[in-house]
Amino acid sequence: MTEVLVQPLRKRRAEPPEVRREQLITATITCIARNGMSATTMAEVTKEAGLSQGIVNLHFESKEKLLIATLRTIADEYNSGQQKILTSSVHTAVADKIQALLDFDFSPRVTRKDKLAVWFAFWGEAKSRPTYQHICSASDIATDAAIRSLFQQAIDEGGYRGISAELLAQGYTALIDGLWLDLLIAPRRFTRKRAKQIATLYLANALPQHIEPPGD
Amino acid sequence: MTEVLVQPLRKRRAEPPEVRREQLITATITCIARNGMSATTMAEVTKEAGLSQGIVNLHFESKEKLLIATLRTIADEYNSGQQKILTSSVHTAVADKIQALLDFDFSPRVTRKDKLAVWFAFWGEAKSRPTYQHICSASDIATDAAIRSLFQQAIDEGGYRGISAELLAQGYTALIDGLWLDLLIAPRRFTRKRAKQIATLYLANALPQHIEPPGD
DNA sequence: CATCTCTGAATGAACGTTTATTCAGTCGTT
DNA sequence: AACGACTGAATAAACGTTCATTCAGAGATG
Repeated sequence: MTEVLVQPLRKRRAEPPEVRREQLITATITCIARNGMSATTMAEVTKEAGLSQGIVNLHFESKEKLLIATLRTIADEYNSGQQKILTSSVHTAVADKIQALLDFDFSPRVTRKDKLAVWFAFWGEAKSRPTYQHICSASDIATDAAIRSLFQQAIDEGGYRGISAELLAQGYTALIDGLWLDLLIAPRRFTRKRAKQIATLYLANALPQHIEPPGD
Repeated sequence: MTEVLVQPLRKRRAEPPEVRREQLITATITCIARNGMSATTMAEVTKEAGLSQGIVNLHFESKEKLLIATLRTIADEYNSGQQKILTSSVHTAVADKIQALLDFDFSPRVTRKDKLAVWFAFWGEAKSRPTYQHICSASDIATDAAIRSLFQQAIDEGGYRGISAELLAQGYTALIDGLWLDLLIAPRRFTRKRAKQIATLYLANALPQHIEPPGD
């Protein structure tokens, strides 16, 4: 019988390591978002994943390595999404790319509460954990460099005076981080739409020919 | 003899509770900055303070309450420093107050690495700890409200069109938070001077008659 | 001034709980 | 039957908290 049965499984079943790793990373994100970093235990994560206690050590060797893999996953996900926009040939016009960048940075996918919570949980620990710091910092560098070159194109096109693409890009990145923080801390006062308006205003002030000031 | 002897003490000595609390909060800040929140233990904190294990429970009842007191101390310190500037009658001109605000937000006192590390450590945990969230959020609300009214004055004075004081203030607050994050995560690439230039540029674009664009 | 008594701040060993990690055994798959 | 992914009870280390004990200093006494 060569037929392959794909059935709803109630019992444990061997899966490729890649699937298990992804499963555990997803569970880790959920736990960090729900309980915070310092209350995220192996027991919680494995229970969330519906697997047994020992499985993290089987697939990741240690808790520390699971956390690093989780951070790397989130960082890669964001960076690749951003790179996709910046290197895309669909949005050929510079203004379109900038708009697409704004849309991306405030898309539901990126601003999901659990993802934001994980970002800030790691940032909070980064000072004392060189590995976290390297991953976060590397992510920021990549982001900065790509955005800087895009803004430089806009500055050249628009003939804007007295504006440095580097300052503008670093400011944009910082503003995004700060707005994400507000979305996480004060979701009542602060909406995605409002955050996007603020970021749009920032760019409209600097690059008036490329970005229009936000409406209501 | 009414003379009070202040001598270098090698042995334990009773101190007013207030002094002990301050001592323990200072030690907590040091530990969080050095080891991160999830590696900050009672043993570490009391050792850093040069006191015995049980003393935190004597003065704060629990670890949780020590952490909350620490967060509250940092938040109050920032808010009172800011309020002092905004309500001061020394800088009567609006432009001067805005400049003083910028100076304050990037003063060595406020941007000290250990203080920033503590801010972000708590922000990282805030999502899952309502008490932290309330303190952080209350701090942000106070900040926002005060800055908004200052910016409104500037907008009225300058007759700036199409700019909302609320958006500008929320943007400023978010930008500051984001710049602090960069100062913490990437101190190599990012200096206080650079961060201040970026914030100055943000305000100069919005309130050109009040704030001049940054030089080099 | 010297001495005794009392107070409570401070100590640190001990306790029970929680934690990450291990590994002998289980069971689905081939 | 053999393999190996997976399990979960067991383990030792680490943690926050407790509390009997200690001792510096204040006030009382002579």
